[in-house]
Amino acid sequence: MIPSESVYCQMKAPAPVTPTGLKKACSQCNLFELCLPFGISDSDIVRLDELVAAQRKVKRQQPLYRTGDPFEAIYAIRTGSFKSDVLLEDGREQVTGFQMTGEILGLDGIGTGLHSCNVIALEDSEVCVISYPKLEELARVIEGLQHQFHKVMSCEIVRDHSVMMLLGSMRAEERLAAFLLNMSQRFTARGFSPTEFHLRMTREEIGSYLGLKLETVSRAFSHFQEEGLIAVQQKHIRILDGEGLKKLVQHQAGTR
Amino acid sequence: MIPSESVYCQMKAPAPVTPTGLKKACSQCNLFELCLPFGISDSDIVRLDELVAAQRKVKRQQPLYRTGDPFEAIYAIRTGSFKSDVLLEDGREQVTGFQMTGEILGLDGIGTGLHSCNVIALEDSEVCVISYPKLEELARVIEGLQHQFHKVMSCEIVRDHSVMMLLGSMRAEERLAAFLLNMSQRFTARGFSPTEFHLRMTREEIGSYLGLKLETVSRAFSHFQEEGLIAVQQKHIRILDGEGLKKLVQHQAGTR
DNA sequence: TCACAAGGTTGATGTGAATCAATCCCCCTT
DNA sequence: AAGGGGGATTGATTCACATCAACCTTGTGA
Repeated sequence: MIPSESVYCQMKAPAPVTPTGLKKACSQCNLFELCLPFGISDSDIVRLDELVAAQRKVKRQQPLYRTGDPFEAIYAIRTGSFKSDVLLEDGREQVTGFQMTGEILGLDGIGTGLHSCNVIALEDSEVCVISYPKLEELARVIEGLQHQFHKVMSCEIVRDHSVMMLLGSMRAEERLAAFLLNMSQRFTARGFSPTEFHLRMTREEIGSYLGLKLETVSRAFSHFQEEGLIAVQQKHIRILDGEGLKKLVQHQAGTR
Repeated sequence: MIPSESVYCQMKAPAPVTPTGLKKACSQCNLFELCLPFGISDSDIVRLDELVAAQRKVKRQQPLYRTGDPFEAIYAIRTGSFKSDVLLEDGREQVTGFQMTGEILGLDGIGTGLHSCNVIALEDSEVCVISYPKLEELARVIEGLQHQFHKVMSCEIVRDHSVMMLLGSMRAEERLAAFLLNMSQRFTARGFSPTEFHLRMTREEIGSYLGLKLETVSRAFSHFQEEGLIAVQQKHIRILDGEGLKKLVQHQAGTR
């Protein structure tokens, strides 16, 4: 049984993010509890600093990488957010995920040596570039890094299974409710309000992710608002009745 | 762009499986090209034999593990096949995958230490039990094992993304066509006929995997048969026009 | 300040797949 | 060989979401 909010798997307790500035090293990074270095001992963590080959800025709407690009590194999000998607030859797009600070991008490339999806910045963003050969090397010696990396990949698999459940077995409003609860949980983990946040993606992108058309997403938002579950104003969301949303996810009031 | 058949990511050339019998060790196993030891040098491969703590038989319909079970090991399928699924509290089931010989099970457990899905044998089957702590340990020393393990996890992520595409963006007959092509490809990789095979799962399980009802699956099979694309007799499938199926996946004859 | 464009909302209508329901078929057991 | 049961097929009907279309809102740049 998976609770609705577990679409992304959480490995840590919430950690408020103090916006102290732009330290470069993992050992100084306020995101480390959400990121790859989590669980690594203090004595080892300084050795991680050599892991981050560079930081890279990606402008809104620009790709971090594209399908077919050679795989060389994975990326940890420092600031901003991204979407990943897969395209079919006839132009159909499937958004496979939205990623926030501390999350790891690029894992799709390891298997074949080529990236198998596109990753696009939803806003001006910055990532840490983690050389994959270097990561493999360090994972062999640093206690915990190997394990944490495996955890990150495993969590991605579990997350993907939850999305399959969502796409394969839930109706439109259940999907959107699960999506909102998931976003809420992830904002919370980053020290933001659980009940009030700003969505970085369009209705169309949400729809693509949830296997719905943008009109359906819009209607579901409106309906939730009528029911007093949320307050929507464009991309700004306020959750008024989180429990109500949770009930919606689980059985849609006993229907079906 | 992903071709339809890449729902499972293939890391190797087809390898005919000679049914020589039940050697226990990886170094002797005829599946190794499909499995975790792939890509590991001859000198190292004998060291893998200590990896497999035990073999375990699982009877048809019996679970290999269930949601919530503590994670201790991953499993490589020696004989038989499995399905994995996720259950919602109201009883809805989503099949997240079907697994065949050489494929790895249990990766969902690493992240949280608990398994997050059920894995059920579709027929009497046998798996190699790979102790996870042992795997981590050996991955640190054996050139290639670490990398191959990462590849396996990455391929699982890529596969999951293809399923999302399927569930989120394709119509019923496209989904079934993609499913059949994928099965065909995987049977081929195991030395079986690309055009004629026996499905181990029910229409309902196929439907759950594809986000469809069993009646819809049945109708789609019948329709493919009318169109001369396949010949179906219960679980026995013969592909008559693979190209036709591929065209179906990509644009449903230009529709939409 | 205005105008435009992109994104979002809302309504009317169409349709693909779900649902409900009635057999049918095959395999398994006795 | 007969009986039973799970799985599969097929048909009639319903319904959730897609599609088509009009309009609104907000942010942006001249």
